[in-house]
Amino acid sequence: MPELPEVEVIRRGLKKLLIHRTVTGICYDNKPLRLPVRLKTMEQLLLGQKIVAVDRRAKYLLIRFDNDAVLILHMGMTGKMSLCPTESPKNVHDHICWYLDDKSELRFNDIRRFGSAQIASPEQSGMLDTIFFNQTGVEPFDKAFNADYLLRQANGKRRPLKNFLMDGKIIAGIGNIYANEALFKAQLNPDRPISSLIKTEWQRLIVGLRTTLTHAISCGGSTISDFANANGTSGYFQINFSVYGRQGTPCPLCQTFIEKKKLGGRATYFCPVCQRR
DNA sequence: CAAGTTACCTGACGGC
DNA sequence: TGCCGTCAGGTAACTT
Repeated sequence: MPELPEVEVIRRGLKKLLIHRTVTGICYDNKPLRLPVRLKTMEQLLLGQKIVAVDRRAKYLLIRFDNDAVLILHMGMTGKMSLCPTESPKNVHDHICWYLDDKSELRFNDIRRFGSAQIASPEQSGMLDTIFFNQTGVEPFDKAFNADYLLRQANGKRRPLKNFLMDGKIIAGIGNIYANEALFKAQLNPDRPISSLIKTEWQRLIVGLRTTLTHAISCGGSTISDFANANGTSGYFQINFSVYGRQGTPCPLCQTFIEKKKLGGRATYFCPVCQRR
């Protein structure tokens, strides 16, 4: 489900509801997630602790506590976070539950279990950039995300532009939907070998990507099957898709039919005219 | 070493 | 109706 815009929407929604809440209990159904869930450690570090911040890095949600511990959550493909009243019936794929002091529960639901829930100790939390996010690329809205950085990263490499854009070690938070949409916005061919892009094209890509992400966040993210934010409402950016999932329909700019092909194992949608190169 | 493929898991959908 | 293959918003460990 969630790429950067969806995680950011969830973050903003949860932040208001979670700040100042204290964890009173944790429940885990023991189904394996992508990474082992260390329930004991989580209980030792979080019980009785108050939430002081809700942040985001790449597609990770970071819930910070007043003892400096950090809960690091990833939604994988189908993960959802929701806040509901205690006693409300458990849903089929609710895996972890954090009980809060106002009789509400933060729940992690994930059909495919590609998500994860990790815990950083107070000692680790000051060094997350070096011990946890040392392989994570730059944030698209950070000033370090600029044409010189991209030129340097692409230097001498011939891989397709879209794969590069989705590489989390280079750029944080971009998945299949927004890679497709940003390339259309920047009018660049998904197949372009990255070493062939000149500085002005990288600048176009940066603007296209930031414009696309900003618009998506303001729409509350994209709801493909059942993405829901903290309030249980849906995003509506999907009605603004220019190319994603639109093969065979007219390009919004030139009316040429949008094409679909596979690139790096992922569905790739583009206008053969507007994105000729 | 760069880049492509596979595995992890559930569920929806289309074809037969 | 139901069985089978394919596909889906992600990531990392593989192989080539």
